[in-house]
Amino acid sequence: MAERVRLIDVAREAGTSVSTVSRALNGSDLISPEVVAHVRAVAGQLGYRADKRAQEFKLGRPLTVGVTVPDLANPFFSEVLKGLNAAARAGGYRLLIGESGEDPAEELRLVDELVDYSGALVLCSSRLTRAGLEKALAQPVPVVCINRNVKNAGVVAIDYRVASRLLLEHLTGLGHRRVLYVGGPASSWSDGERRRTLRRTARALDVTLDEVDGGWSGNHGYDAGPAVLHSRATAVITFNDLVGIGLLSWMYDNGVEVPSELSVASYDDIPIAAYSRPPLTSLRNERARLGELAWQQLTKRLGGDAWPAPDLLTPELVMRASTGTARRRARIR
Amino acid sequence: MAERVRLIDVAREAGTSVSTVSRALNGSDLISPEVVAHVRAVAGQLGYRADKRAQEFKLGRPLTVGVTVPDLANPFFSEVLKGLNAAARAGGYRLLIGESGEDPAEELRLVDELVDYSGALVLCSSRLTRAGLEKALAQPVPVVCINRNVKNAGVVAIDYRVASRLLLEHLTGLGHRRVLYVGGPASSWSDGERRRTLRRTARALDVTLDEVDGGWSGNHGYDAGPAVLHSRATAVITFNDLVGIGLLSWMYDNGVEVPSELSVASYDDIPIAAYSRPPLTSLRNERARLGELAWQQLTKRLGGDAWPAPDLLTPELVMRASTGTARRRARIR
DNA sequence: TCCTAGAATGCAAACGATTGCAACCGATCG
DNA sequence: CGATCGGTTGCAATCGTTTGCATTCTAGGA
Repeated sequence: MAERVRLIDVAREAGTSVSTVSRALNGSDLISPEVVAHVRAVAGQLGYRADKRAQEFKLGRPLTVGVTVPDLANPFFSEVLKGLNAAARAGGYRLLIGESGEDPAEELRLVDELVDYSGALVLCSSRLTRAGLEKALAQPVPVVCINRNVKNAGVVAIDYRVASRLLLEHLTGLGHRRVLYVGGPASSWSDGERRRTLRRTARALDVTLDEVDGGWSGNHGYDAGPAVLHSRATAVITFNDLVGIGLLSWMYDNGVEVPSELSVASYDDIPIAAYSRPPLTSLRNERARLGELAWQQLTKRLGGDAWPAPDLLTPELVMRASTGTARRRARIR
Repeated sequence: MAERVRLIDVAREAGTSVSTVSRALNGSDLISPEVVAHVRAVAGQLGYRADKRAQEFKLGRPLTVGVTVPDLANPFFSEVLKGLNAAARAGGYRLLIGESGEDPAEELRLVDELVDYSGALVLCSSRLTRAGLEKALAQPVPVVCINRNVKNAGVVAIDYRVASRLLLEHLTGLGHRRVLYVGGPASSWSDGERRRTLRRTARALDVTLDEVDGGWSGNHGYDAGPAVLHSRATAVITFNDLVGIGLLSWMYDNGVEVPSELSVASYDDIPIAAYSRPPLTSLRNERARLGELAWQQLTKRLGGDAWPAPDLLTPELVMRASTGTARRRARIR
C-alpha cells in the first residue's frame, strides 16, 4: 500500500512539466519522440498510474453505466449482465450494478443512487411503477429498458408474442386443450406480456387458458403445486424456469408423473433447466445479446442520435422431457 | 435530460457564495439557520444534486469497493454479493463488480482495472495463481479474500474442516465406506481445502476416498457421470450443488437410482438444491454473512487497524433425499 | 546578421466540489 | 467612542488531470 505516484512526481523526476508528461503519456504528437520515450521510461520506473477518477472528472461525463436487476441469483439476469458488461467494457465503460430484490421501491432508490455515478442507466426487467419509471426517465442521463416497453428510452426485449405461440403450439401439438399459466410477480412487465400474448394465442388456437399467480423463485413454483393440481389443466406454463423447477419438485413429492399426467414448460431456458428431473422444456433466448443490444442503443444515443427502434429478440423452443402427451389425469395419490 | 445544476448556480440564485451553499447543504454549524433554510429551498427548487464524482475526488479516497467473482450465475456468489453490498452501502460505499469467468488471467486483468476506481478490493473465491495474488496484494488498496487464505489481507472463509467432517460422518452413518469426491476447478482454493479436509477426515473415519476432476457447472457434473459409475464408490460428494444437480441428472438419464444405488451430497445448498430430484443433501452456509464479514474486516483496516484474524463460518448439514443407505450396487441398465 | 516560421514545451485555467483562513458585521464592554 | 469578540460569510487554494494559449528555441531564408 505505497503512496500514489502523481503526474507531478513523474514531471519532477523527468525534469519537465506536468503538461509534457500528460501529453507524452497520452500520445500527443506535439511532443518530441525522445521526450516521450524518456517520460514513459520514468513513469514506468516510478510505477505511475493515472488517477482514473481525476481523469474522468476532468473529462466530463462519467464512463459508467448503472444497471438494475431484480435478482442477481437468477441466471437470466447474470447472463444479461455478462453481455452488457462485455460490450460496455469494449466501449470503455464500466458497470455499476444494483439489485432491487424484486422491490419497486428499492429499485427507485437504486436508480436515484446510481444516477449520481453513471452516465447512463440500464433497467433490466424493471419492476418500477409507471410513475417510478417516469421519474427514472426524467433523470439527466439516457435510459435503456430491457424487457420493458417505454417511450423516450431505449428498448430491448424478447418477443413474447412469438414465445407464447411457440409454447402453445407445442402443447396443442401434443394434444393439450387446457393450459394453465403460473404467473410471475405482478410488477413484472414481461409477466404481463406473457399473459397477454398467451391469452391471444390461446384464443386463436382454441385452447382454454387458466391463470394463477406464482412468483419468480423455486419456492413460488413449489407452493403453486396444489393450485395447479386443482385446475383441470393438462399442461402448465410457468413464468420462468425457477418456478417451473419448483413446480416439478412438488409434483414429484406428490406422486404426479410428468409428463404423462402433466406437462410443464417455461420461459428462459437457464442452464439448470436441462438438469431438472425431468429436464424442462423451455424457451431459449439470447440473454447476453440483450445486454449487447442495450449497449448498442446506448452508444447511438450517447452519440447524439435519437433512440433507435426497439430491438426484439426471437426465442427458440427447446423441447425436453417435461412435456408430452397427457395419458391420464393427475390426481394426488 | 436537462443541464446539470451546479453549486455555483445555486449560489447565484440564492445570492451567496459557493462556500456558503456547500456548508449549508452539508449541515455545517457555521451558517445561520435562515440562510440554511433559504439555500436548501433554492437548491430544492433548482433540483440541485451534488456531483458525487467531484465530491469524492475532492475528498480523496474513492468510496467504492471493487469485487471479483468467478461466476455471477452461481447463486453462491450472488448471495455473497448481496451481503457485501448491503454492508458496504450502509457504510457509504458502492460495489464495482467484475466477473472473471473462472479464468485466472481474466481475474488479474479485472483486479488491475478495478483498482483504478476502488478504495478497496474484495476477491471472492479468487482463482488467481500465487503470483497473481501477490500482484493483487501489492496494489495500493487493502484486499479482503473470501474463501481463500492469504497473508497480509483480510480473510473470510467457510470452515471446510467442519464441512467435510459433517458430510463424511453423515455418509458413514448411513453405512458408506467408499466415497468419491467430484472435484472443482483446479484454480479453486476451496476445492483444494475440500480435498485436503476430506482426505484427512476420511483417514480418521477409515473411509476410502477416491477423487475425480469435475468443474463448477451442471455440465461438469453431468459429464462426470461415467467416471462416477466406474468408481466403486457408493456415495459421491460433489464440489458444489450445480455439479451435484448435473450428476443427479446423468444418473437419472442412465437409470441409476438415487439414493438406493448411489448417494449424492454437496457443498453450498443453493436454493434450487431443494428442488432437484431427489432433493440434494448439502451444506448450508451463511453466504450473505461472508460478504458482511468481509466488509467489517475492510472497515477495520481502512480505519487504520491491522488485519483482524480470519473469520471462519461454520456450515450446517441439510439432509435431503439424495443420500441414504446403499441397498444395491449401481450398474448401467 | 536579423527576422520569422515552425516545432517543442511550459504556464495557468478549468472540471465541481470542500475547507482553512481572513474579513466583516453588529453588539457588548471598558 | 473605540477595541474586542462571537458569529457569519466569502476568498482562494486544493484534489489530479487535460488543454488552450503563450513562450521559447532552433534553423533556415533574406
